[in-house]
Amino acid sequence: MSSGKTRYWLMKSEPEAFSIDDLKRKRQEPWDGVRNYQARNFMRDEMRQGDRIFFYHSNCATPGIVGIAEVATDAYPDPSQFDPKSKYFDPGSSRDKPRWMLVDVKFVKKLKRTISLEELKSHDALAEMPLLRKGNRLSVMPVAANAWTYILGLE
DNA sequence: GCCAACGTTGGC
DNA sequence: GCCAACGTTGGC
Repeated sequence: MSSGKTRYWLMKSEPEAFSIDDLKRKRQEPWDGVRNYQARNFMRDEMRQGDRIFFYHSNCATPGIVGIAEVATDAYPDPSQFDPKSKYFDPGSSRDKPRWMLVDVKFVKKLKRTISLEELKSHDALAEMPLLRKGNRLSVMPVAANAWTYILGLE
């Protein structure tokens, strides 16, 4: 699984909490607050600097892909897990054995338009995307290279 | 705001 | 290790 090839990802964010415009303004941000082991494992074990990311807005009027970002760092411990004042504080974690890892994400561009979840669902070619699988709630997930190319073609 | 689908927790 | 209860996600 660790070839030198660029891989593709989709990362969800609620725009009220952190939107593609927020990332554009800040240029680069730690993707903190992920508290799901599968999502963590993708960041910790499989992401490489330079991997491309679809930035997805969830839990909003028109959920969908709104932009492109890039993995900017290797994985490192999510600082918010050590901060008792953070809502992401995890008393079960320690600096010696951090439970939660993250990567920094760098802004690349906004899409000209939102490619909505509804639109993605309408394409049979994308039916195998983890995003579209019933009941999937992962906030960080892989995107197959052919799906990445296909979706870019929709823009 | 509702609720289905999951993930996590904790009693046993 | 089972599983009910609970919490969260996220579309609608």
